[in-house]
Amino acid sequence: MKTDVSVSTIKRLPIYLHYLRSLPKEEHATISATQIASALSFGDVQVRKDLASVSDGGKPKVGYEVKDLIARLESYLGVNEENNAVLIGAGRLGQALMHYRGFAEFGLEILAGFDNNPKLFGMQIGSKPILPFSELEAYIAAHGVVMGILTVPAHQAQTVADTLVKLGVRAIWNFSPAHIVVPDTVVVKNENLAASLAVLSKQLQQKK
Amino acid sequence: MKTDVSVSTIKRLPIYLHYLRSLPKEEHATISATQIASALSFGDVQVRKDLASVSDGGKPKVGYEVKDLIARLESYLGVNEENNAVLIGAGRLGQALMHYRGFAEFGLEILAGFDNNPKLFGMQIGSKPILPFSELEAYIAAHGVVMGILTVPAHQAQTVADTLVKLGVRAIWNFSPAHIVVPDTVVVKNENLAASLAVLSKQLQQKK
DNA sequence: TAGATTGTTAATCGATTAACAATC
DNA sequence: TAGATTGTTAATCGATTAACAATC
Repeated sequence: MKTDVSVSTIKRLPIYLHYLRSLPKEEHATISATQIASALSFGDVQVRKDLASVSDGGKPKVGYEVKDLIARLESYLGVNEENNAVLIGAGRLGQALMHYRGFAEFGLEILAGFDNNPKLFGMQIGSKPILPFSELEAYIAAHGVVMGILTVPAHQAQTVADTLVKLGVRAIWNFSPAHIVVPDTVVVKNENLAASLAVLSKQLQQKK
Repeated sequence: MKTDVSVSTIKRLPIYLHYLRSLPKEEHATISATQIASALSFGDVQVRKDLASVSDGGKPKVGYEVKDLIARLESYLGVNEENNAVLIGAGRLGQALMHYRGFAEFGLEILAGFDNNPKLFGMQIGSKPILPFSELEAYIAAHGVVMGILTVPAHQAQTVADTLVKLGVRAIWNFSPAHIVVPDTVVVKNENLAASLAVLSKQLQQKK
């Protein structure tokens, strides 16, 4: 169990967790780093090093106890502490994210969506309401919201981010293709789909 | 103009391109690496190094010619050669991606969506049809499709990927939370939203 | 005991940053 | 000429991989 874990490692931890959870419970009580590595196309040394950051260690010749490993990953990643989020911009991508069930697996709960299109008000997306932007402030205060998900057009991104920060949100997950600036106290993750795509196209081009 | 460009650099190139395109055309014909860096919160040396991989160079005291830089980035990233794609799994996320206009900016054209839910057949999503899975093979052959976008449930991901590879698709953009294995000749990019989220939650946790 | 597997230390690889010379 | 800016070389930083000792 280490304290300083690199971002690269943290990125892989949820992948291990997801994989371990997907294993049939009956099969085996333990698993080796080599088995995990080959299932995920990682190197086995890397898996061992990564797991060392959350686990007390495996046993030579046996490997790691699956149940224990899952518990430690869950605890390290904090997936059992609910992260309440709101989503701003309930267009198509926003609605798709509100519907997506995979987030609960990692403790994210999108409580509501906000928009300024009156046609959307009152709609329920996967049992979550879409509310007018004017109610955002009261809602955040009332529900202990710590994260904002931005699915607004690029030109609105900075303004909305500023508002979220002012209202006390501590993390912003930005799906708009705009760079946003926030204070140091707030964490931002940019999910630039168009940029990811460009990387894929380039690699495709190079393979030809 | 270099030949060996690192993946880290390639990831940033579309960001430069997007930013340069967003500049008002009247303003300035040139821009310095320092200006770009501060707008995107990058280091100025990094910007200069990145731009050196695509450009012939800027001029001391002046900077880079915006129009020229855009043209070189476009050409390097190959955004003007259309990449024809199909999307498999026209559920909510799939439909959201079919609607998204930002991809065209980087040369991706999603021609059609495929699904095995008859209720969706014949639907038009942003003027693109949803077709039955059974027509996939003929469609790919007829339209020169080089890329497949996977928005199917995790348990179907590998099977669908195998099919796409067999039908000659060269690149797969995988949005399902499953690890897929493909031959070396095919490029895969995994877009694991749940995993990205876990990183953000962890960083949030650490800031507290 | 032999063999599989873990975990650590050292070596390698790659990317970022710092320092500085070149140039308009 | 002075100053801003580029671009390159060297130094630093960080992550991955290789080698190997420890252990069940």
